[in-house]
Amino acid sequence: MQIATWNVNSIRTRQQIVTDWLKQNPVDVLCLQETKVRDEQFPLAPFESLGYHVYISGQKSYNGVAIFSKEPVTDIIFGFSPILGDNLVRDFDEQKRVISGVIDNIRVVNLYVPNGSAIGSEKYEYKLGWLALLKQYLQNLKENQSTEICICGDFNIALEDKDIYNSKNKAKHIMSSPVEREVLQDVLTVGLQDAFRKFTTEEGHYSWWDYRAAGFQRNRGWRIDHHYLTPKLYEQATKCWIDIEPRKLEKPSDHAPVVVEIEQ
Amino acid sequence: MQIATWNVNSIRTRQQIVTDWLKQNPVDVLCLQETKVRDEQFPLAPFESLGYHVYISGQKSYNGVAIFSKEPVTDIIFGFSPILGDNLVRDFDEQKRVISGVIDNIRVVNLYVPNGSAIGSEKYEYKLGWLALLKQYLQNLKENQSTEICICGDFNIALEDKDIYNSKNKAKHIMSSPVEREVLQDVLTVGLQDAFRKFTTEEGHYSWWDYRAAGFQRNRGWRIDHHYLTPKLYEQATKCWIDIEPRKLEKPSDHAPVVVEIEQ
DNA sequence: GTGCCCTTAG
DNA sequence: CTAAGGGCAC
Repeated sequence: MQIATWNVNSIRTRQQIVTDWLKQNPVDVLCLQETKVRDEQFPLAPFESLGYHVYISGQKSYNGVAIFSKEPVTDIIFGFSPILGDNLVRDFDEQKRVISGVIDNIRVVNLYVPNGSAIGSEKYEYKLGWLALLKQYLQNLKENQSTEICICGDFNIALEDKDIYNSKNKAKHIMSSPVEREVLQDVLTVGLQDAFRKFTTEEGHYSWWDYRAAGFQRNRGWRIDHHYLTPKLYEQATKCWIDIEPRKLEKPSDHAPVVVEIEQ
Repeated sequence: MQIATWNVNSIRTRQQIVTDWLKQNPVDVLCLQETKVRDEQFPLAPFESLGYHVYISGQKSYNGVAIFSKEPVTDIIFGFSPILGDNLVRDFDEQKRVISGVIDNIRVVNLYVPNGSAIGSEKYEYKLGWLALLKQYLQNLKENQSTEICICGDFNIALEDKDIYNSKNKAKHIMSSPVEREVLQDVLTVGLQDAFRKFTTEEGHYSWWDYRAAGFQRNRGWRIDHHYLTPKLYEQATKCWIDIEPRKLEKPSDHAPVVVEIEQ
């Protein structure tokens, strides 16, 4: 089973690139982030035509997540509040950043972690608060569900210096500050491991390159799109790779898709 | 000699369509309207590469006119004020709607007549005032210059009912109201005749179709892009036609080019 | 419907 | 640099 994650930066603008990629890479599950479209306007047909069931949680302009799956997905959960309770997280769920469901006895959790803008900003505090909620959400899932868990998506955090093209000033940069890394590491203590690092330990593998300053041409990238797996799945993982080909096309997303293969 | 007029509705967006058309239709002169770009940002190179001298008078977002010519153009005049005097028309020249120059002893006057929005509106009054100035401008040119004159461009007026797909309610519609027609007819009394109507008298020939309500597919068009010629040129005109092919392409302008051929 | 500006966001 | 939305114009 192959599960891919891809921040597409607008599914409407990227429709052709995504369908082309799925024809070449018929993954079982594709988790999308930054779909940037209201549910009524989501282009379902091109993906359903390829044999996918489509599950969406969108909003206009910003954020938005979706799951495409060859098999029907069961027990879909939209946002944090069905697990953590309306009162606590209603405000957080206004931004559509979380969708999850069960496929083949794996709970796939698709995440678009807040970017955080700049260290110390209001958006940064939102990011840290959001990650704290994520930990609670995952703990609850682990305690109350019998499935293995695969969380994936755009984490907007590079955990190690080798995940960044140039680690100068990393401590002051959003996505690589010590506090962000600690908070994400703390989330992972619920029992999750980085699938990519099971197979590849060297530096220089990236999933995101800034549109600005010709980031891709100069390979100034970051590895911020991840799959984290519970122990049994981690054992079963046979491959994990970043496909930079779609990043080379005309009008690409700034992110590349990342795929994990699991042999059950 | 062939002189074309084309409202391109943004030269940056239409660059490919215009260069493709010029390769197929290497007219001597192309008069453009609604270039919608500041002079510093005008894409000169693609047109100069095709052998054209380029003369521009643009502004951001709205209006903007240009002349492309195989031969160098002499005695370029920007706007009304060089002819009518700064005091009278400085305000009118803030909108870039007029550029003219002499090619092969013909003064070509390229016009983007104000649309007028709705009858009775402030923009409508501006349109009528602008046309009154145009008459003075043309009278002055006729009195003080020895060349023949070809005025062309987007007039935003259909002079006759047969120039409109459906003349119902024409009297209440901008671009076909009696007052607009009278004012344009009055401009033409300086001594100008409609080149297109020298050759084609029947109804159903249009140069503009609204993007809205599938105007082109239903052929709900208007003939509002014209060439008007002084008597000698009118005699020398051998052809005048509207080329609707570019209107059929992807992402077209809402206007088609119109070409007049003059045998000197 | 289409295009451009400006703003917000990344 | 890229994308979206709201506003304006046509």
